[in-house]
Amino acid sequence: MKIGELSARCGVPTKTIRFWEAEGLVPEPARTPSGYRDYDGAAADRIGFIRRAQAASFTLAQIRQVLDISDTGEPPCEHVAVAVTERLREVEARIAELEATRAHLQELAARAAAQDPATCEDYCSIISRG
Amino acid sequence: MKIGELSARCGVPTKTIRFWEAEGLVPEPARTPSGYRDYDGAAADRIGFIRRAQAASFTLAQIRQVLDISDTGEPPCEHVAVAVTERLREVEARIAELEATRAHLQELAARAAAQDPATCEDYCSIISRG
DNA sequence: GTAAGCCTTCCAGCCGACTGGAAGGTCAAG
DNA sequence: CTTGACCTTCCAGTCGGCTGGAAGGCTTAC
Repeated sequence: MKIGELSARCGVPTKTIRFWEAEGLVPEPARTPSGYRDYDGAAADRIGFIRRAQAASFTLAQIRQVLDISDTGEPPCEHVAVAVTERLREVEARIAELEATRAHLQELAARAAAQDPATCEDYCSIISRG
Repeated sequence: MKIGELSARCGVPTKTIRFWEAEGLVPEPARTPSGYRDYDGAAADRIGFIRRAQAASFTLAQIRQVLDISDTGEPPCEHVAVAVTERLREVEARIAELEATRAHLQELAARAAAQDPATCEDYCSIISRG
């Protein structure tokens, strides 16, 4: 399977597949005599794994770590379990931050609703009173 | 007031103040005969405004827009009110995404807890079945 | 006079994950 | 034989918001 077919099958641009290869996430495939990349079915599985891990908000560096461990033949699940817990904590922290931001914006929106634009002071009294 | 004093007063690095000036967020201040930036009190207000707007999750581009309008003498509040609403929608969308991610990770964590590492398949069955 | 600690400019790099484009090789159809 | 779709490599750029460093000038205290 050439890169275009793999790309179509996985829904991942060829550029991205080559990028992941350069980054060490996808192994270098066999080549046809003319130098084209020639993939087997395992490549599609691996790309699917990467996409699922990205969907779970893992960075490429974290995914590479898991793949590297799994490539040694060791079961990476324990490592993955730890990583999942870590990511969960990060995501929860980010949600908490954004909820604070949301509350802040809601307050600003309330001020804006209660405000006569003509009384605008400084740069903008909606934000200025911070 | 020289840039170091303004920096100390506002808690913003001198590098950042110069960067904001280059980006058009802070006007070019007067200069001392020796070429040092010489700020007045308004600069501190403006920097405070930028920090508060950043805290409300506005990008520098959005902040610049508001400042540009306010610099023309027009009250920017209506514009700001629109921007606040937009940002609120963006933040809520991002929270929704992250909550989906959190649910996903919680499911992965549950799988991990129920899993014998020895039965790891493919890359990692915690994620692979995703 | 000299040392410390400001200040100036400009250019480069960082993070993450691509994406665009140039310049060229290969292959199948008409 | 040519067209066009595919493939190759490599380098540069994108986004946002800084941050680091070099090379030099200014100010103040001792």
